[in-house]
Amino acid sequence: MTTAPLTSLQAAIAAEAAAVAGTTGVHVELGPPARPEHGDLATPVAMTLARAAKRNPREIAEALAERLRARPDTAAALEAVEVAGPGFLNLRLAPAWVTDAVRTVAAAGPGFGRGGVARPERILLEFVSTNPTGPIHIGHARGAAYGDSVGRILSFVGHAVTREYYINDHGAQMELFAASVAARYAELVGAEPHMPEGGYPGEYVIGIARALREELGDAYDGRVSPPDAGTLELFGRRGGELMLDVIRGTLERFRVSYDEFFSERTLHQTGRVEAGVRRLVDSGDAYEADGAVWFRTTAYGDEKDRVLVRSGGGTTYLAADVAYHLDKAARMGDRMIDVLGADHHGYIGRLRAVLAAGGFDPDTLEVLIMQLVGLTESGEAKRMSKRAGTIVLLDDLIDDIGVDAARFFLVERSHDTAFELDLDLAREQSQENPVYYVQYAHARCCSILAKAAAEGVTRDPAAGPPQVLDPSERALALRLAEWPRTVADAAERRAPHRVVAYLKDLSRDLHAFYHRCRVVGEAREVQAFRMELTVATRDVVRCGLDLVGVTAPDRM
RNA sequence: GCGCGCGUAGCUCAGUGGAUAGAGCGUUGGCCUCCGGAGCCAAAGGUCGCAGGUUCGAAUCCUGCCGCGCGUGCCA
Repeated sequence: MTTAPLTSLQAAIAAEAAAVAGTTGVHVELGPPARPEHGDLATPVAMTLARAAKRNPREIAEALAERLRARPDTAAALEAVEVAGPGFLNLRLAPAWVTDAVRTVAAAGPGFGRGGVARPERILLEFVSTNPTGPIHIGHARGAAYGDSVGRILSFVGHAVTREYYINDHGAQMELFAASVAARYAELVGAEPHMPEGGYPGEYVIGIARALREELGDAYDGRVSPPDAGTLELFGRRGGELMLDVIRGTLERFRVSYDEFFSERTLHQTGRVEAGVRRLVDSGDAYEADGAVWFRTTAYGDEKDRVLVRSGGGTTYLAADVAYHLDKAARMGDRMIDVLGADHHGYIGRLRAVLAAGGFDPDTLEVLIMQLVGLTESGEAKRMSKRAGTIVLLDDLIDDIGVDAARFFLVERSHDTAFELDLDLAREQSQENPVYYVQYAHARCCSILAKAAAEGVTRDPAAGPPQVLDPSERALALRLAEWPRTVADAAERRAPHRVVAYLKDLSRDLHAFYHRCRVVGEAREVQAFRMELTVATRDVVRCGLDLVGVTAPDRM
């Protein structure tokens, strides 16, 4: 990892601030001031220190300013250091510092900001994990775009991430699915269909039935009306596999990748669900009552105990999740992250109880809850029902607006905010979509560099810094310097929308720079600096877009 | 009832203790002899749900209330 330009400046200020206050380990907030006329950077560190030091913040700020002016490296980096307001320190960067910073960014290329995390972790990231009873729809799509982006960002800053999909290929929903496939199969072979109550009416079930018929030939034609147990078992298992293939195809198309697909069915088959329940019973964390086996989750802060084995004999979803999460805990490394839909948030306490009962630190489980995506069409909320087959599929959304726009849209807002996606707007706006704004910034950089190449202009590392900088150059350079902190912040908060917001800001800075400054054909120092600025911007935009799974075309 | 999340510009949303709260879309008015106008510049638009509290400083933290969403299954 390249040392980020702002990091060393920040460290120098922290050292001097500590000296002034007579303490150690001072954290320095260093960022753009609220108003541009206050300079390039500002820090409230003097005010932060004032309380503990019991001194006037302005007095501390003045002393700190003195030291920064006297210290050689900060004196060279800073053109002006001023105390303002209640004790802010406003900094103005010297052109040479700005030039060096941009050179550093450009030299690092698309890897600028990589590996910035202080303590790398091994993280098991689970997301989407829908049961294979139907295709991926808009509700899953947000979790897919979000989870994949978080994975990319965590990896980028230096964590070792394993991405996992938990296949819910067992249970009542799968049985309904198997029966639904059998009913469609019966239709295909001209037999009486037995569609179960609450079965899956979607068209795709016909496709699964057709594929099965092709695999099986006519061997099952007489066993589907009504289906026998063996038929249902096969149709559920094989139908689920075929459905999962469809899901994987959609995810791949959506540029979402996994390291592992973990089947719930195998947990049951290998007896690990039973073993998990037994383990809880043995440790006293589960007990029998009313003919059922209960998990004593109240011992871990839940409001009531939860059933693991029904009085009728079957295990619950939670029982499988006990086995699954104990398995994950054993192999996760340092941490596991579950990305779950909003309708599962009541589940968090139970999952933490699983870990605690298993002897693991429940804080190693992090549950990220996706709020819902609502759809509006023609100004009205679109009613969607999986069972009625009126759901909007991810494949359809991609056909409408493309992968780039869909992914950009879905991670543009914080994951804990419910938002409405207006389908009409999403369709009509495909030309006005913010994704084009950012992609255009990248294409524009490429265009400038193509022009430079055509004119025989190359990068010029030996050129000195320009005498003066245009405000748009300063703004763009500073924005680039902030990238490592932005991406580190996005990783820490699991917040890809911060990357998106940054890219929009960066693009705005680039476009403004473009309109005020020419690159090719300027005086040597100016042209050299602007070439670096253009290269650095191109690479950071490309990198940021890649972190949210969006392409960066050279031409549009 | 209880638990979690959310109330910020007309709309969609950023902003988890710092200065006069921001962006996009929409509205209004300017800018193409140019490395791409899928762009730029400017204007208008706010009791940050309400009321207290914590402190040098609160959209941000605490308490209460109001409103919206989700959850509160021997469903998954």
